[in-house]
Amino acid sequence: MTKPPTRIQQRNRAAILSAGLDVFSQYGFRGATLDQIAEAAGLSKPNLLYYFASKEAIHAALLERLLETWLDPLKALDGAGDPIAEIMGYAQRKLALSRDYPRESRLWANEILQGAPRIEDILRTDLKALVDKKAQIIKAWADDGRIADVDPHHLIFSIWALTQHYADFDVQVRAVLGDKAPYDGASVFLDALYEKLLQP
Amino acid sequence: MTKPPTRIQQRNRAAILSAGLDVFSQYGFRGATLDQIAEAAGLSKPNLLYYFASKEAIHAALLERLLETWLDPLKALDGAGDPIAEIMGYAQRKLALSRDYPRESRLWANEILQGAPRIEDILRTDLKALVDKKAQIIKAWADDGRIADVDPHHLIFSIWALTQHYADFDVQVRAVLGDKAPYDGASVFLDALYEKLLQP
DNA sequence: CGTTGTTTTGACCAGTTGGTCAAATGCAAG
DNA sequence: CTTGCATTTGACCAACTGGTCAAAACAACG
Repeated sequence: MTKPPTRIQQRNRAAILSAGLDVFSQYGFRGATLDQIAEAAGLSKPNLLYYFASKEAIHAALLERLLETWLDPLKALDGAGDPIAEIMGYAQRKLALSRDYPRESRLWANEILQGAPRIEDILRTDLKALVDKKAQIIKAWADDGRIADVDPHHLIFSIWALTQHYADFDVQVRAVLGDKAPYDGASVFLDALYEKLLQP
Repeated sequence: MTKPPTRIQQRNRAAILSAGLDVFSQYGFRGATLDQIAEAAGLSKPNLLYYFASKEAIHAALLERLLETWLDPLKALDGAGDPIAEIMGYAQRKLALSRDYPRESRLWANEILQGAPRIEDILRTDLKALVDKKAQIIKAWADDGRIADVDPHHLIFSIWALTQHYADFDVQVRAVLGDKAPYDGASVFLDALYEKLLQP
């Protein structure tokens, strides 16, 4: 039987994961170094490796944690709800995720950019299955004339693209916007966009 | 006066830039190695460095070339044209760029993800100025009631996000779509989206 | 052909990388 | 306060990193 983690273990594992998230999300797996992560976590490198077996292990732990939270908002899209409100709600939830968890968004982006070597299987199976299921719901809404007839897959892609852009391209968005805060305007824009797009 | 490049120089410099684009666009600056680039270019590492002074120099040459072509489509947005056609045309041009130059799109994405250390100045000056100028045109159209009243900056962001998504997240898009080709559906979807969004 | 400039290469280097290990330190329960 | 386990560390390693250099191979032109 596995022993319960001590307080020190909890604290240090959490510090490592947070530091790893910082570094991996900015530099990608290859570009990140254990020394960077160790420094960010306030630990020595051998001490890092006391808590995680390898660089891979830290990265894997982060990806696993990410997968859970990342797909949840889509899972919550409810076929029994009001179509337009459901889709707009999903977009807003995803936007909030970008605002509140930008590092996670960038970790995902980096992983996909590098060809998703570690999660391609999951994309092809779990993610595809989930998206296909929700796409069917959306298609049914369109067939019933409750929303406009748009390609459900590309509709979902559009929500991902539009919301993650604000996290992944944060520095560009802020450079262009100057002082203005991005997320309020983005939220308003998204609402208007999907309202008009989906009106039957 | 500088001598004209020999045929060998042209060929090898081109091979190096193409190889560098492959590697940098996938792994980012830090994650890319000269050995990788040399191998992809079919040259030895010292031979690489005969043509480019350093890793930085290859990357800088790529970024410079990218900046030109990357901002062109937006520059072509014409205040004298038909508003909705102009904006839809820009979106389509940008989508074609994603389709035809996905490596360039990913190079850009990687650079921004890593905090844009090498181009932040340009974002703050050139890019911001260009976007502000075009945003004014769009705002004028909205003020004249020729298009719906949407935030011009977020409208431009939406075009960037929606089009670049297909290049940057290519592997995810294809994993979810299965066999279906992404770009035809994307093109139709974009047209419908901006048509409906912008209708006054 | 020989000479001159261009291109390519093998050997090398110092710094960094992910990772190991034995020994030292800290700590909590009896 | 001691015993046993959890934690931390310094020293170390082999592989890889970006980069250098002198010498070799090649190309071109008279």
